[in-house]
Amino acid sequence: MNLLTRNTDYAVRALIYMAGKVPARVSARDIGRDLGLPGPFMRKTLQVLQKAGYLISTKGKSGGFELAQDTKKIRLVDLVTLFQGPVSMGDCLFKKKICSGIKSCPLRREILDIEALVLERLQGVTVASLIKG
Amino acid sequence: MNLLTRNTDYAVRALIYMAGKVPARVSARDIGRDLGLPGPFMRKTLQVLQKAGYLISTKGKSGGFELAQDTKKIRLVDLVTLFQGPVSMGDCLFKKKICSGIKSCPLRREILDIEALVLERLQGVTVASLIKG
DNA sequence: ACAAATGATACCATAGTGGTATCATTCAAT
DNA sequence: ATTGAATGATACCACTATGGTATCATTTGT
Ligand code: FES
Ligand code: FES
Repeated sequence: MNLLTRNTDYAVRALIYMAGKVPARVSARDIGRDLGLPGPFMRKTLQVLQKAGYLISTKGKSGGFELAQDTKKIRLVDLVTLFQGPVSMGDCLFKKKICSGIKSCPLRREILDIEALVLERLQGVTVASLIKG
Repeated sequence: MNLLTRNTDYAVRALIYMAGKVPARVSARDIGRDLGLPGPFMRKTLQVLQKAGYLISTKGKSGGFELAQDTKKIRLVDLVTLFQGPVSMGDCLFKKKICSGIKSCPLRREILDIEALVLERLQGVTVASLIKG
């Protein structure tokens, strides 16, 4: 059972890395090297972050990525959503209609409760709070 | 993101079904039919429950499965563990050593906190409580 | 011109999940 | 004794998600 995929984890680590970097602009290759992660995959991940507005990218020689937002505004829950889709712990149970015949099932309610707990927790975490912690 | 797999869900539903059944002994085929689930897969699931001691099985004609324990003693967390392995939300992060170089990482702590929350919640749920709820 | 970087895809390998099929064994009913 | 219905134990298959690589085009500083 995974709360975070590697994608999300790499993104968080890259963002933390970039937050403490001067000058701000870094290449995917460099981040990969410094964090010990596969460069090409790092790059794909950063491109997703760029499209989502978290990073600014610059092409060409001496190009790279830099933070586009205050790390206080980047919430963990949004990163999870970006890379893994909406946080819903009953995907296979409800969306795929396993329980279609059973209305107001107690197990369903139990799972939705837990989901709410997790969500609440994730919403309180930002990249900035991770750095500080 | 899935908290429960179908395996686990099927198991819970079968156990709830069996709790209200007289006579107690039921065949996998019958459970599958009544719950609208694939019979062979149901059977495989029940065999796991049997091996784990939750069910008693009887071979031969007019054989089948019946509950071996009080439903109050069957905890959801144990079923999840049985079918999906230990509840640990950082599987890919820690077991697979993504973060080997980073000690006392704040993200790790955050995830472990959430895991503890979920675990606590799951431990309070039994098959009996699901029926009552 | 050239090298270094991103943009955008396409591709591949692996593992997990959901599900079926088979064969052996047991046991009740006839 | 024979037969049918059930489990025990595996082996097998299909599908999907994930992690990761490769390619080609485009941009840009030197
Ligand atoms: S029966 Fe599966 S969640 Fe309700
Ligand atoms: S850097 Fe990934 S959990 Fe710590």
